[in-house]
Amino acid sequence: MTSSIPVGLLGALDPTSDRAVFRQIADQLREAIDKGRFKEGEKLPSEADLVEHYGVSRMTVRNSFSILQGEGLVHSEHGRGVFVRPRPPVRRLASDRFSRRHREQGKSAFIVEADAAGSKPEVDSLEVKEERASHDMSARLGSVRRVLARRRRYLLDGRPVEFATSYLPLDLARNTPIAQPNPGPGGIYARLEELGHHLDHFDEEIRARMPSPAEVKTLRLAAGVPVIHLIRTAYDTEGRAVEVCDTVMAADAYVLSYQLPAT
Amino acid sequence: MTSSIPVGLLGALDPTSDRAVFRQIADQLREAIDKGRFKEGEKLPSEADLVEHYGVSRMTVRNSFSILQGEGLVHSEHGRGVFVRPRPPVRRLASDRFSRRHREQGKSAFIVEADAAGSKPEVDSLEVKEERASHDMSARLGSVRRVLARRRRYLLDGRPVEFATSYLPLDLARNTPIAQPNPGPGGIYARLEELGHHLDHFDEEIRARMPSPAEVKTLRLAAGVPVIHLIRTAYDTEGRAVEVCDTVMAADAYVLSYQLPAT
DNA sequence: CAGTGGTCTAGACCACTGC
DNA sequence: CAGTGGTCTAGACCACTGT
Repeated sequence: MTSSIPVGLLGALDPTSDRAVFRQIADQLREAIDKGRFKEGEKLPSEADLVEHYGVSRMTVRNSFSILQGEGLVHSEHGRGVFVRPRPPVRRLASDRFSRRHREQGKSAFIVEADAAGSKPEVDSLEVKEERASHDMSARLGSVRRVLARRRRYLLDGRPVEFATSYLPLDLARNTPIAQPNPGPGGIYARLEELGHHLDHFDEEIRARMPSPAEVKTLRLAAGVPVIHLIRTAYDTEGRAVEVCDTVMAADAYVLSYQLPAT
Repeated sequence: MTSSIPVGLLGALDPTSDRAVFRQIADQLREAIDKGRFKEGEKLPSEADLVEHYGVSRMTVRNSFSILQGEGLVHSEHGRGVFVRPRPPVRRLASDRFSRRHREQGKSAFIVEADAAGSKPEVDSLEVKEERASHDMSARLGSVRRVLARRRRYLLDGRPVEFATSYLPLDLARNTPIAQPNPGPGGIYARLEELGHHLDHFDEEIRARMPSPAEVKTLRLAAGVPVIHLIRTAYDTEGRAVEVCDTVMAADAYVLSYQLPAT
């Protein structure tokens, strides 16, 4: 059987090059993807095809794929093939997403926004429980010992995109609607204000890193997809930290956007 | 020769487990690192050690290392060994970093801040040239055809941490100090204001992803380190976009921080 | 020099997919 | 069933590091 790779899509190796063979193959595949010769979702030549085309061993080809996988360019499906990873639709988080006017609706911001974007939103694995505050959380909340933790996972069209935990000082949240699985319209920020904790501002800290194995599982992350780790602290008008929300997001599903005054 | 791996640091494989051998080895190494049994910067057992300890082939061990490398937990040095990747000091970018008071100093914000943090700052590969605007840049700057591009790379203690390009409409920047390699105290934002473009606000868009091969080279990134891609647009009081700054940062070197009003 | 990781081969058997 | 990727072996030779 002759090679099933169309001529011109992939070139030949340069035996005089210092560059390792598997890197050269990865380079050629990457270039072909970048130039659109293999499109999103399209299947790449099989390992056997490439073994034949380049005259190398299978491990060499697999090494090339593993580079591209680490770059987040392709993903493999057992028994099916290796595919160009499609760019999923991204969720844009604007810096006014917690403004009061957004809280005046019955549904949560996540649901409203996803509906508007034509995606099917879901929230699952809701857990609300009292815990000992971690060292870091205690520092952020002002030497609090015990906290109410609200954990939930967000999905769009069946795909998990975000996992978030809110921590609130226990003395503030216990025996309030905040301790209910569903805190009601406007979410916990609306409830906090009703309880007299008028929100003044939020601090957000943003990091990016590769996910832990647990995060890979929870967010069903493909290889080569980092996470955005966002830690938001909400302060009331008296300067007290009333909530810390720790959020891990699939980086390929988000664009964060902020507006800064130029004063 | 008996194994050089201290007993207790690493366990045995579970032959009844469905989990692939190389994943089990990676799990054990990861756990040992997480628990501090191997500390930052410390050398892991050599491939040969692990081959002997687990009774597997070398490729199996290398597969384990490659998992940990993808997670950003370890890095290898040819001829020396595989090491636990140290967490480098991070640069904190606050959302008030462009406030006018920060512009009143003679040095750039980067230099001032790094000095304060006790790091040695450098700026290199400065390039200033006129270019055709990319499609995206043209849209951001309001249908501009040609731009002035200012490219530079930032280093801390010899390590590249950030690569940034500023784009300005050519009609605005040509024949001004902004087109000089060194635009003077306060940087180009101070010059823009002197030219009558009073800054009103900035928009920042944040993404995280794995780096391209070019970015790996420019930022000398280790395996398993994502980049933060920040696109900032500066608007003057007339609502005109006067600059777009496209920045790629080594994610392990940064924490971004924003303050949002709760209005 | 010995010890380390980097690259590569040529197989083997397995598990999953889709016809 | 054939075709695909997933795992694993047992070698080989090379390039780099440090003594």
